Amino acid sequence: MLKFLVLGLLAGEPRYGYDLKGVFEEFLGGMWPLNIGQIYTALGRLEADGLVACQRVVQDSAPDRKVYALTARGERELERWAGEPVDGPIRLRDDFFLKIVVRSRLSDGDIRSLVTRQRRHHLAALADVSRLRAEPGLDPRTALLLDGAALRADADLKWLDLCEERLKELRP
Amino acid sequence: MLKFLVLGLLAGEPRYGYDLKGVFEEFLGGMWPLNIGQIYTALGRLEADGLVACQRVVQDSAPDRKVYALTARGERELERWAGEPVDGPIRLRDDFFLKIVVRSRLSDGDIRSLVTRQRRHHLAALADVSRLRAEPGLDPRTALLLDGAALRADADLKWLDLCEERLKELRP
DNA sequence: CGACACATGTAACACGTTACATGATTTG
DNA sequence: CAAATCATGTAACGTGTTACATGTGTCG
Repeated sequence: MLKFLVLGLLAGEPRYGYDLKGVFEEFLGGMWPLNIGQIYTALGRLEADGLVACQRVVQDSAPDRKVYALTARGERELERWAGEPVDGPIRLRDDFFLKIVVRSRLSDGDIRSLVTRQRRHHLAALADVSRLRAEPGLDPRTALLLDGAALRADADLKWLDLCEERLKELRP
Repeated sequence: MLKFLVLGLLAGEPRYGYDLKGVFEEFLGGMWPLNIGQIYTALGRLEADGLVACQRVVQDSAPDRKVYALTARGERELERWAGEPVDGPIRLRDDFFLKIVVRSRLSDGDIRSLVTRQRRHHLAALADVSRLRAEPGLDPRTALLLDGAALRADADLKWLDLCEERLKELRP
């Protein structure tokens, strides 16, 4: 996945690792915490797979850069991936769902507090999203992403309400 | 994650691997395709970490079973995990978002068809969820899960609409 | 001088996932 | 007898993730 994100960011304009970090942060600003090392491991693996190729750019008065670009195979692969809809069932394999449902099996009935805290967390995250969203000069794609995040957050908050209701019914 | 699901299913009643498979399927019915091997690898890793312990149960006229139960540490670990809210920003690290946004960077403008196909996929998934949801004798927790999946699917469908609108604005 | 941004990487671990191997028992 | 179900497992791969190592240039 990160793999394809990197491929996507490389599409069109070749970049070096550290540069990708900048683009990445601007693009997803904090919504996906990332260790810079990950970019280099991803690039290394992509290179090993022949999806990108690098060229060393020597600079006087600055450390060398290794500039990566998509290969033909890389382009095809990106095209293929980006053209297929996400398949498979709606992901229930998600910490968010799993935790609360597993918790509801743990007899001690302390779910309500988890639901409450989780709601607080989600509201905070939603606030973050709104703050980012309000920033001027936002890339329209980033804006789309953030709107998506907000829609999901709304859905998850609704679900938390549902959880509370249901649990009240089960153990009044 | 699968790790904690297994831990959660083991809570209270000890079970053997193949049994877990059954519980798992009943509990998440198809919403999380799972290879039986994964359960054994998960159990093995949990045992190595000292979170579960197994006991061989010899049976006449049937293959032996290895029955796993939580250890004290396993219980603590499960309790801890299940009691903490999911942290971190709302997940933009999701194929669903990433694909469409990356696709929108790929200049050829063929996003509309992806959006359309993705919507079809989602509607189909939603139909699956409804079908499962309508089944009689459903575990209330499973029902909750499915309702969550439906809420997310709704959100994602709204987002697809948004994508279409925005793209129309960008390239009319 | 010290802190910080620039720049690159490696080793190792954790985990999901698949493909494969093995064998007993039940049922058509 | 053959097929399905019951039952257990291993080797290996792909990937996310972290922690660590290393060095240069710039600015206060």
